[in-house]
Amino acid sequence: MEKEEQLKLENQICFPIYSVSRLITRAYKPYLEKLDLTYPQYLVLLVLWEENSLSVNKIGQKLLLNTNTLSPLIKRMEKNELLTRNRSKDDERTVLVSLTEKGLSLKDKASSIPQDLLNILLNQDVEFSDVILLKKTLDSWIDILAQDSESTTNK
Amino acid sequence: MEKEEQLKLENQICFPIYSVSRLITRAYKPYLEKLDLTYPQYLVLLVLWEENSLSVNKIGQKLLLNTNTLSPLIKRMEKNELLTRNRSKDDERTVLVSLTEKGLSLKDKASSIPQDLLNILLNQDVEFSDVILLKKTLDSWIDILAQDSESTTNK
DNA sequence: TATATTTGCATCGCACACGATATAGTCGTG
DNA sequence: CACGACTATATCGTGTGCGATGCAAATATA
Repeated sequence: MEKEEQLKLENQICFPIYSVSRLITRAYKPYLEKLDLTYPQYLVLLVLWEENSLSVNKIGQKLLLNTNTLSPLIKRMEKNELLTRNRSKDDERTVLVSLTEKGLSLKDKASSIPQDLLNILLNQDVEFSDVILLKKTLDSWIDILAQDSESTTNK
Repeated sequence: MEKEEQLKLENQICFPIYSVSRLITRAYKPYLEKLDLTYPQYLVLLVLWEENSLSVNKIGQKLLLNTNTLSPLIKRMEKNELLTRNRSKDDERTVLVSLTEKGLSLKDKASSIPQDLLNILLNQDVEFSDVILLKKTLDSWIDILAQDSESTTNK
């Protein structure tokens, strides 16, 4: 393909990913608003619902987010009484994040959200197999890109 | 799939899209820094390189961004002398955005970026056909999700 | 033509992302 | 034990995204 052609918006692979990401966050909004959550906050809860009491660092590893994003985010969630923050006794540098009753109780209310969102796509004739394939491709890209960006990140 | 299972991070489709989007922006950074551009600013230039002199509204339609995001972004670009903003004479409400010499000249310097980024993936054994397929799937999702969110947006 | 509605853009406030930097705690080595 | 290197978290500044709102110009409608 010509370089001229490659610069056209319609030929960029980066743009659809960027757009779909934002559109998905937008699609989540009405569901998450009912729980008084933002999308990144929901992601933190997803992680904690699987394993209560994780360090900020561990959460960051799972979500590929650095502490300069997570620290304020988690503090806002603490303010909303979704979780607690406690310095570890083993290592005073480590902050252990644990769910409160309230944070834990949201799990039930959120349990139907993934299916609801999936249905928006399936109702518009998207094949479930396409969703699976897409996820598989993206997961492999994460491995490549996360590894590639490790060196430049203040991890 | 059980609801319990669906709430696991590894089973979310939203998370890989969100992550890959951020990782791609991160991968662009070193290339765009050389041109003193951010990623969204680069997107605006992509649009203007195709068609100089567009209204803020038209740019927003192409990038799926609202004026509350675009207005300050475009003003920053004006400050960096990449473009000019002029009220249309036909319709005083409309602001026409046009490239400056400097903004136009960046096109050449940016021309190899898409291929450079693509190579990061291809060098890690990603098949080009997978890239094409992914783009095709995402493009169809954009149609679905953009339409779906039209009602809630302050367009 | 007067007025109500719509449209295009801008501003404000809040919540991310993230590079750069700071700080305190821990560890490794002499 | 001292001290330099490393680690975990936090803070700051800048630039998005976006809902809510404001405002002026254009358009529709009575």
